Amino acid sequence: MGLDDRKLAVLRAIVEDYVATQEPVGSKALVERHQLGVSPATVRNDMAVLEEEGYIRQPHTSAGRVPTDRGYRLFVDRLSRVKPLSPAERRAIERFLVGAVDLDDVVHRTVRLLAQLTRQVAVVQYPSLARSSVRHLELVPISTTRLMLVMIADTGRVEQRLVELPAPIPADDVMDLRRLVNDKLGGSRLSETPPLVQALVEESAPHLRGAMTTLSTVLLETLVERHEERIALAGTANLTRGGLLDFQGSLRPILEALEEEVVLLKLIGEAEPSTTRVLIGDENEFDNLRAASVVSTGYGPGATIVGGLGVLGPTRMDYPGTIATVRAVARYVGELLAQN
Amino acid sequence: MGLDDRKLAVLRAIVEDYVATQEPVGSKALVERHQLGVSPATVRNDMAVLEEEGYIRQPHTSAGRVPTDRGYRLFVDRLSRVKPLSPAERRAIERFLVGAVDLDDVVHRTVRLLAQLTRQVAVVQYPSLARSSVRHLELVPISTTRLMLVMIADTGRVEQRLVELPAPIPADDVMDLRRLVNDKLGGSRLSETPPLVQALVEESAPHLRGAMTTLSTVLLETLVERHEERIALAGTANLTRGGLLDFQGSLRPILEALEEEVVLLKLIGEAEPSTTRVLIGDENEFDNLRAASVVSTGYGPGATIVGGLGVLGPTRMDYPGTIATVRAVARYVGELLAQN
DNA sequence: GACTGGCACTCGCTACAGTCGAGTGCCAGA
DNA sequence: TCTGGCACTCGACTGTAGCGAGTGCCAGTC
Repeated sequence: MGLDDRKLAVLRAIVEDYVATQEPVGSKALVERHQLGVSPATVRNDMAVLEEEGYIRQPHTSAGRVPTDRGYRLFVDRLSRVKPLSPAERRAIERFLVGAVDLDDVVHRTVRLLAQLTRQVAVVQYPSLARSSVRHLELVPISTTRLMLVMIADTGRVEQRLVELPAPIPADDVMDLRRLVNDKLGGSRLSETPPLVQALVEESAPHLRGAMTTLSTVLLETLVERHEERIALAGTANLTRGGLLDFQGSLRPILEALEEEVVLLKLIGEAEPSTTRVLIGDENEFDNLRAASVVSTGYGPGATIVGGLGVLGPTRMDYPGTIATVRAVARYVGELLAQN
Repeated sequence: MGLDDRKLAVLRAIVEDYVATQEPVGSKALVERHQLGVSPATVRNDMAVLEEEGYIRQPHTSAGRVPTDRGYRLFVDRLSRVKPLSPAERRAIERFLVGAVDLDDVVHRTVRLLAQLTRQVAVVQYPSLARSSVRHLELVPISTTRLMLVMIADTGRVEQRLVELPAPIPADDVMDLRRLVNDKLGGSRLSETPPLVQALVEESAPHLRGAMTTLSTVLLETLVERHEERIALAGTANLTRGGLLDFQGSLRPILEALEEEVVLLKLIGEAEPSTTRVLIGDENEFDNLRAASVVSTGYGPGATIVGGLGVLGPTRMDYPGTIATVRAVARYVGELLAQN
């Protein structure tokens, strides 16, 4: 039952060769390319065991072996060491990220960088509002019954919503409202605002009550409760790399999944501190993505995490390299955010 | 040389059949499916002429005919009538667009709607800042040397930039700055602001001069000059419709083009009033898109145009239907914007 | 002069048979 | 426990043949 060291070495060799060549690998080629110190026949025996255990499989009887999802999993967990980045990559990251003026800018540069370095589809979640604090709330009168609510978060995110007031409101009252919401909510985490917003309505002066009520509704509904996550995507053209071999011939399901914000958030938005999450093939809960793997991690200034980022590619991907890149980029982005 | 009515009818029939079946159409099938009133042999003669003139071609000697880009062009220009929308489509549009709370919301709903109705890739440009007026400029202090500049345009767009000041600035001065920029720039079109911004610096009091200078730089550089266009995309999964027949087997170039904001802007951002632009195949200036067609138009409240929208699909597309849908959606969006 | 029916021809598609070779599983022997 | 040898499997490739959709051309008809 147990896999001895040599069997593991064989598995590692199979994964590495298959990732490199994209072709089923046979016993003879294996001993030629790796110093396993044994003959093809021995390797064949090991392969038979590995296949029985579900780590590799044969596409057809007279072909070489291909890793299964389970095989990749074992490889990632026990057989691979994270590749250090090349100096060139390191430089690319730095060059790409300095000069970003803006949160939008940072996110866009990051996602393109990730796509370029990993040659896969990159996904970056904007800093989550739920994990941000309110830095400032601004109310700009659009008309007598309309306000533009602009929220600036400490992560640099800026969100705006139109507020339709139940009745016209004088300019002085707008100023009062602005002062009130800033006094009460400024500095607090968005996830903790609901009771504060509630209190805000109850404590506000009668003539402000109506406006404050709708304002609070907008605040709660649109900013806090849901839908407030944003996501940037890049590198979809990389899906066509490797011809039609990856993704079992159809990009359809993948492209569909990438259009669903909810799916993407699930993939990269559930990061835990200092972990890199790797989802391989059918470990994925979305059927559309059973032919793909996702490498993701969280990022944020210092030790806190404000969002997730990652890449999606074929199960046949260079895990060590990808993991290293994703981590490095996340770290750089975190440093960048910390400077603000 | 001239094409008589029957030859045009033959071309129309070929286009319609090919769009519907995606298979080269032969003379016999043609007379069976359309009431042309002549025999296959006659149709063949007409086809020979059409081929000589470059409107159709044979994929291989013993196959039926397929329209060329030039053939589609003739079809669109002279042979097709814009299909009226079905009531169901009309309803879908209305249902989709009511309830949008936000410019972001409007744009996102629109792009998804377009993708869904046309079953193609949809592109929507946010209202162009160059065609917007300043409604309000807000300056929010982030630290003593940093301001967040928030600009709200009359089209509903909200843009923000971080302004790094050369020296710390007291709160009172921020208020002065805010008043100054709003007085000077409020209501003016963004394309006309540069001289105003210039004047602003020259006229400002000495103690504000430094801050105003950097502020004006940011204003000019990032908001007016360039890069300020935003774009939303949806329906890329539709590219896989029709198997690998469309786009000559490779989605690669298309996906690459769709990642380039500049390209997309060129495609849909140069709308002229009340025109629907159709670019067919190699009429497109981007090599990557020679296998695709683009249908686009401008939209805006009333008669003015503030942005463009459109769809991209295979040259083999239902032009009449697509044109009708694009126009209808643009009109609805315009009405929606006019309400604000 | 325009249209039509007929006919020979082209050529991609499919099916089928045969060959090749990479790769396997198994077994006897070291 | 490993190794060399051997028979076997089966996909990939090649060549051949038949089919049929579709064409171009031509002589005949209205």
